Amino acid sequence: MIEDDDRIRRSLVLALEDEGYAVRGSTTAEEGLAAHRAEPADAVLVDLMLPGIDGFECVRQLRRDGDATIVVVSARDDTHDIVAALEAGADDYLVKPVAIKELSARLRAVRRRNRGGPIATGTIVVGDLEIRPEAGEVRLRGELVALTRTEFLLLCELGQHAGQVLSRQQLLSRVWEYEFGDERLVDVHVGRLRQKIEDDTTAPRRLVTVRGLGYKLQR
Amino acid sequence: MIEDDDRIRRSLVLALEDEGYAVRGSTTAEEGLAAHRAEPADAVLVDLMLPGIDGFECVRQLRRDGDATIVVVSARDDTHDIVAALEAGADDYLVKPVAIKELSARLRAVRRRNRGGPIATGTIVVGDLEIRPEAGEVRLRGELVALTRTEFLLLCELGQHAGQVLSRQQLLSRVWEYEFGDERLVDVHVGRLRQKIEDDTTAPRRLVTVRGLGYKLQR
DNA sequence: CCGGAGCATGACGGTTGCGTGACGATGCCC
DNA sequence: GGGCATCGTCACGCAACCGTCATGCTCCGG
Repeated sequence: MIEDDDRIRRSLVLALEDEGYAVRGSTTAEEGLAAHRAEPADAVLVDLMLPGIDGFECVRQLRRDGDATIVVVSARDDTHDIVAALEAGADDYLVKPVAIKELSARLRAVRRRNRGGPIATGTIVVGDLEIRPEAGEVRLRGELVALTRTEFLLLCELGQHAGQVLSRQQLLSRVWEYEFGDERLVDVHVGRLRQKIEDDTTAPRRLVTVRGLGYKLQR
Repeated sequence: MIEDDDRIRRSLVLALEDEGYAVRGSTTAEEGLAAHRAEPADAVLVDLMLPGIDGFECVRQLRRDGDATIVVVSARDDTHDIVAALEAGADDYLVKPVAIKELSARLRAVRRRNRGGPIATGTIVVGDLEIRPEAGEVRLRGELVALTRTEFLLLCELGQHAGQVLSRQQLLSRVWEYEFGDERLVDVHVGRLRQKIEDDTTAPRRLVTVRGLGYKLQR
């Protein structure tokens, strides 16, 4: 929980702990982001009005770096703020004062959607593959693998959803930000990626193709 | 959208259409559920106070039958109602009067989580069968079963409605998106599926045919 | 016991989906 | 400006898959 008002933060932390959550508190976005990076939380509660980096920017960074659930808790009830926060990547938005039961229920609702989903981490470990999105490096059995930018982004996207099938469409839109385009493009880059991270290209163990559906990175 | 007040419903439908959504309106839960069953929507907006089946029950049924996004839009702002609706399976809850921009932003936020197709979330367990739509894999007694795309989609559809009979017509329209076609096609694929998930093809235990009605996946 | 409707199954051609190697365009560094 | 790395497009070939058909079986009512 990132909230600069001591009284509010303490009471919310206590109340959430009563509800069965394990909570860490931070007073600034910088502090909260660092804490989250060090040990990623399942969900992050963010106040909008913060000293330094403000809530919107904080949400944006959280969304860019991981897949944690993001819930904004703010005193501002202006539609414009709500829309902006959701657009920035927040999963839900509550107006203070919040009923703890509602907060808890909304957290559960939003995380239910997310179940089976990706675990937010600074470094994604999939078998003997380590992906460090921050550092921009990938290690296979501890050894650095030289990837191109596109290959790297592709692998990150697959890694963030390890175990899930991603369609070419999804990959195109998330890695290339093409809303439509030639799906064969994905094939080609998957092929190139395989040459670097698979031992036997003809029998992929890590980057598997699911015929008719797409590709997935094996957990 | 299920909303009994004509004025509110019409204005919301128009506003959402302006935002780029395709919307169908119903005035009762029964009507809305039937419409959704006939042609499932990506998301369902539900009012709480409805004649006949009320909003809570409606949410519960929607959640049980499918994976559509469910957003409750109600005049009631009581924490108890909000918690109850979310617990029943709603993904979000807005208090009337709603700002259309906020509704639209919340819809997008909630659907962002699981964009990318007709594949439902979660893992369906039916006896010793595990179906993981997201991972595109099926396990029988823990062991992976190699299915083709069509077999997989078919099994997902049956799994989502485990225990209930689905007619060939329904399967054709949901799996193949054929509104009419040769019903024998379903038979063939059911047969192929059986060869992979049944121990004794001549005496199916899991994928049962209900003579004259269709097929069902035994719970 | 018989006939018909409903269902199962095996075989077969056409199609689709995927992997790969080659090629030109582009941008970057020296 | 030349050399290099990377990117996107294309065409080709193989294998898997799909849908159709024909045949034969099973269940049920008369």
